[in-house]
Amino acid sequence: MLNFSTSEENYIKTIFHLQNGQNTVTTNELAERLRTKPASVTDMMKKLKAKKLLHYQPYQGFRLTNEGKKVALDIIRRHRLWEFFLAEKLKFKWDEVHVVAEDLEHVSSRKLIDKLDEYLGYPKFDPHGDPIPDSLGKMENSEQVSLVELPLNKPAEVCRVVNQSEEMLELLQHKKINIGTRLEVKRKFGFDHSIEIKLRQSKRTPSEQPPFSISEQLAKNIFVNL
Amino acid sequence: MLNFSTSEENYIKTIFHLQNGQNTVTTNELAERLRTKPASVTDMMKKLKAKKLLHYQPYQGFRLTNEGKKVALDIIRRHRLWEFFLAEKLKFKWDEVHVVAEDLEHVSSRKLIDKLDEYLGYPKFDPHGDPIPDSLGKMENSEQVSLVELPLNKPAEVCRVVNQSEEMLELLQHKKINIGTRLEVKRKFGFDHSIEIKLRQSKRTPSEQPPFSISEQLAKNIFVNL
DNA sequence: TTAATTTTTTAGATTTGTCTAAAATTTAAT
DNA sequence: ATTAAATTTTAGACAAATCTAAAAAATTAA
Repeated sequence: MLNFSTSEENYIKTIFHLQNGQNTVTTNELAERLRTKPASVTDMMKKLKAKKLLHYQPYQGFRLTNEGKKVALDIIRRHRLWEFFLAEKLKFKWDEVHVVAEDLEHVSSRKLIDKLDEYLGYPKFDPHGDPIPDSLGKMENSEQVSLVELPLNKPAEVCRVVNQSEEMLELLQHKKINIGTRLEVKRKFGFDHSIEIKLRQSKRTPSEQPPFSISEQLAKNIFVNL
Repeated sequence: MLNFSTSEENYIKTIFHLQNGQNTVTTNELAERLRTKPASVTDMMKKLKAKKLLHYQPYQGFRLTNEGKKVALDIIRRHRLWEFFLAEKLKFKWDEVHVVAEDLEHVSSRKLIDKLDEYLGYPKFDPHGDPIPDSLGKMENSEQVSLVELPLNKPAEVCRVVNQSEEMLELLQHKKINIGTRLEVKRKFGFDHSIEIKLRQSKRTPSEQPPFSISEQLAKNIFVNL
């Protein structure tokens, strides 16, 4: 993984948090969160796009690429491990750890962080209760829910399918659903135990597709990240 | 204490090390050590002079002010505490700690460093055997030696006088020697147990003074920092 | 003590990250 | 469907830290 400036890292991390399930992040949102100006955000978005860390078309908002998400998770891992260290070992109060970790997270020695993780006993949650990504970017329940539990109109990304029945495979194939496909639930029908789903546009499916319904049985076995 | 950029801190720290007893540091020396260009050094020296961290007149070399030394000691404290932490707690090998500490030292939360110090049990030396300054900038024997042990022609700074006899007071007064006076030993005479000393020029004594001799008896009680 | 050499400084350019003000585009409202 | 309002981008400027090339000062040597 390449090396990024403190400023780039702050942008990446913040986009990751704002993105949280949502489709895209807007210029103003990001500017406000980073206490900077929209023009500065646009500049940085061009740079991060050039580095292939995010998808960005002028006026269309932005979204991290998979590579961008990996980088974000690595920064968040560093941040939360330091928070844990500060609270657990240095006896900082839990509300004091964040600001200090904001600085420490930018020290990006891989070996340092992995050894720190080991020293701390591979903690799973930071002092705020947020999950700490492991060295592969995986973390305890990254808000993984099945499609039937997903709130209406909340955009999410398919991350796991726990049933490999023929019916399921046919559905996935026919509707072009893969790991990473973004979608949302539009309606839930009680009378026939089905839910209505709408895929969100992507590079592969640039045209808007009509919503369709699937059975609760199948939906139960499809998991998404918020 | 004010806050300095990573770059400023690296300059300050490096000047402190190069200065080590010596009178002044030159532009080329500093440029070489920092792997930068002389022109960049000159630029930074102007900035640090404006911040009153060093004495500097064009073409005359530079020397940290007392304030500059305080800042340097604080950076060195941070560096060596992190080195100790990395070796002692994270089990880094002693030759791996330096590069990582180079980054960590610039995280300048006072509270972080004092709590880290406490957590580590107030260590006195880092893994390389270098002394760690305490929160007031004091450190274990910062190469304090008496004048009789000082190598010839090695510039040093008077830091302690352990004998308050009338003879001593008269000497100090007459020759205008104070804590902080810079001097070097030019010759040692065995036949009458005396040593020849030369004061170095300073703002207070801008003109070159001739060397003079003092007895080993007195010299034993005058301590200097290298 | 001049001349040659080395060291240091100045002048002007570059990169990164930021800003303001104005222009372009999208969204909302009548 | 226009117009008005909000959002986003562009253009141009600035500060920090760096560089190269040239000028100035100090040092060394003939």
